[in-house]
Amino acid sequence: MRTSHASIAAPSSDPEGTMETHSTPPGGHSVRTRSQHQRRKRIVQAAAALASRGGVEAMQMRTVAERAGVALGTLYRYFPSKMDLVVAVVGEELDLLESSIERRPPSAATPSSRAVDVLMRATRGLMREPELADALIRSLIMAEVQTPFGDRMTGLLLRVSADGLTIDQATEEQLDLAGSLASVWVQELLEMLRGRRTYDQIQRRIETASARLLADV
Amino acid sequence: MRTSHASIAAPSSDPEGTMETHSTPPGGHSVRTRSQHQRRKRIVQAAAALASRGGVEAMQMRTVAERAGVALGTLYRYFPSKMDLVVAVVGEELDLLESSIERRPPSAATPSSRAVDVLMRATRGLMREPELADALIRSLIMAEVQTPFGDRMTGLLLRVSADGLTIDQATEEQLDLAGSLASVWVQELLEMLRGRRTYDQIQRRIETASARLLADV
DNA sequence: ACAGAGATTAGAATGTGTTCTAGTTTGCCA
DNA sequence: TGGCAAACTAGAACACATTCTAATCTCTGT
Repeated sequence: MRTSHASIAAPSSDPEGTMETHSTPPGGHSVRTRSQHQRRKRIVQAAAALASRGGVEAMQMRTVAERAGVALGTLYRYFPSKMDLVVAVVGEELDLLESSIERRPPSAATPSSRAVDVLMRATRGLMREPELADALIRSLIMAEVQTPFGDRMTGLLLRVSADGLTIDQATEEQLDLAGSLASVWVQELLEMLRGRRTYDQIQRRIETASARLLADV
Repeated sequence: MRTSHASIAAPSSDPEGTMETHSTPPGGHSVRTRSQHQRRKRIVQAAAALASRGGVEAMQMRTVAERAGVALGTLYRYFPSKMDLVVAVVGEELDLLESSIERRPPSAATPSSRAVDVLMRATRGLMREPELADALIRSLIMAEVQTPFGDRMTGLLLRVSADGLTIDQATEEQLDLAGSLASVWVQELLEMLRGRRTYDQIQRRIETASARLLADV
């Protein structure tokens, strides 16, 4: 069977977290009991484990439910769609990157090279689990939700390149430039996962783009 | 039903058209009889028509087959997966853009603004059929194949900004820069389709990026 | 301790991409 | 003209995301 039956669709949006429905949605930003938290965590872990072996395809909802020890219905109560689950997995990855950056902030001299540092660090992190990375990035690009890889990475880039600048403080132009660099990175990563770029090529390209885009940020 | 059942998977690769299987694959680069050509065209048209109303979701393989007046099996003989069909539809769109550019080449003075011209022209073209655009771009980003929106657009940008330069003649750096600009554009387009950017924002962002990236190409 | 609300479960059902089967039609060539 | 290979067709079959159902469990307030 050469085929991929896997489906990637948009996650159930509700862009602004409005619309708190009748019942208590365990995934929502409402209070979560310890056991709910545990359950949610188990699910995400099971999902990540499956995805890192075999990508999204291996991460079948039935299988995830099974591995996490919950019923399919429960899985769907926590994550209304497969995309939502993928997004959650990505969140974890990004948390990892951010804490890595806190522990060991990029120390290069220019804004541009600090940005390169962050992006290449993220790249290496993702390369460790290529299947997972592939699944996550593809899925996220598709997602209707706030795309962590776009927005959070833009924020990170601003922070390291303009020394602590936050998204709210940045000028339009700074946002544009950091955002553009993030776009380039995402696309390059995708190309790498497709086998159409080597790590070195990515690095060169990121460096070139960063040097131009963040020259004077 | 708020859900999207639609599947977007990778198109059946065979990246270099190698592996000419036993039978004559109508999709391949082999000779095509007139009737096969007609049939293929009818299929792509039917697919595009469906996608422009309702996106990929509306473009169901059964429906496409029906509208094109072929059996489901035949559809799958021409396009081994839904992705392949989507890619074919995109090809048509890009042909359109390229011929538009031939008819009326961008006349701005600087390489950077000629590039902006091309990108914004493409943007407007895609905006005319947002559903179709959404379907196409999302799908293409996922595709394992040579991504038309990346590579062909990069080629186009080089051509207009460095006056007739082709991909083969370009230096690595030129390729990097034009490629990065194409990446930015693709991502911006996606954001627009998600409703997170206006046309004006895109234009500003493209202009900013282009000015930096293509300043001296 | 008990009632009621919400959470959970097992499993059936549905929808759509993809594959498979068996038979029919078409085009070509000896 | 007869026959064969490839193309085509209708439709069944299969896989997996998602939804639905009915029953059971768990907690919380009284």
